[in-house]
Amino acid sequence: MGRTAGRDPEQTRTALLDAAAQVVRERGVSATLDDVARRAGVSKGGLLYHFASKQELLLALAREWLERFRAAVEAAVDPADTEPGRLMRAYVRVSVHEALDAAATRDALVLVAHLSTVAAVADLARADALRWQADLRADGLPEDVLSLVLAAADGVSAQPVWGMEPEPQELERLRDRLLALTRA
Amino acid sequence: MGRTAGRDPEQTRTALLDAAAQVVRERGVSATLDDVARRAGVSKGGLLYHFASKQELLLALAREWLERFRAAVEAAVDPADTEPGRLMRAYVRVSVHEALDAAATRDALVLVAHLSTVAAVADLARADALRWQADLRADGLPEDVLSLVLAAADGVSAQPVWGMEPEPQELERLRDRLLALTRA
DNA sequence: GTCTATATCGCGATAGAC
DNA sequence: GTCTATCGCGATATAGAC
Repeated sequence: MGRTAGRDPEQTRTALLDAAAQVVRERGVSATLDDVARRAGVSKGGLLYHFASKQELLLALAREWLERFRAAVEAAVDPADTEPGRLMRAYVRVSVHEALDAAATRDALVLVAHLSTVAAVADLARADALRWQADLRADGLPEDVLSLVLAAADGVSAQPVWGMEPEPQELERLRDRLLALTRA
Repeated sequence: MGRTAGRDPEQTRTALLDAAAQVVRERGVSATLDDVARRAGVSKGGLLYHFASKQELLLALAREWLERFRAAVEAAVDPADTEPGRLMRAYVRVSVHEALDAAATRDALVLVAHLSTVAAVADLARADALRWQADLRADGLPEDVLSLVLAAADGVSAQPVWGMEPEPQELERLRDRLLALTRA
């Protein structure tokens, strides 16, 4: 395979984004490019080859997580489920699943909250939120069920941001209750 | 009044905290001491007389807002209401009220989210969240109602963090529905 | 494609005048 | 109690070798 000794560019980019996710979660967006680069096993100069500026790095990171969440929800839609609210149910399942998972994904929203500090990222997040609102509205649920269930799902994702971490069992009960509400 | 020409120290402190709240909401915690000072009509040196470091300023700011929210909820408890869930109902009312208010208070949580970027503030917020959990648990609601209503109330407060801003009418309907749930 | 310099700048914090 | 001046650090970003 030619003479490329190290990682290919794709791998490096991914490694940098993963490292950035970790570091930003720990230290916020004031985390240093040097920290990110080192954790990815790359030099600062190397990082700046792949992402021309810090803002570009943070934007790419935000995009990645927003897309990841959307993909997870789309994958969680039950193909056998043809009732109104099928997208909302997938949204609930993913939100609670992520809130449950003690590993990296649980902190997705902590990351987005940190990233939203950056104006350009906040714009991106707002556009994404609008798209969710439109998609969920097209999902066929009555308005008041939609806003209740959506608020609760978002609340579950958001609570860890300010340090509140509900018990797993509690979360599972809440999820089931939310799913039931979409079918009432 | 002696010879003190300008504001008294209390006023200056308050002006600085107000300025800091604005600036941090706009620019995140990477906002500059100089910005904060200028907006309060004080020099950077003046600021640092009142708050020995940037961290102290941010901590004071976080404390102020957490206390303000708690005081608002306590004030919103209906004295005539002696049923279980009276604290939760006040919490819901204040959360939705703040989400409705287009003025400064609406952004309280955006501010806290930004501030939570700072480790010392995150600790403070976590302690506060634990206290809320304890207080609300003592409020007499069934566990599953509590977690549903709390998640929804928190979701309403949190949604603006990532740019989602529901319609006022929608919020009022949601509030009424949440209040009803605590009485079912 | 990645690394090692290095330029440059802006910030937090201090010292001391007023 | 507040201001001015300044120090010193650490950060982003660039230039150019390898």
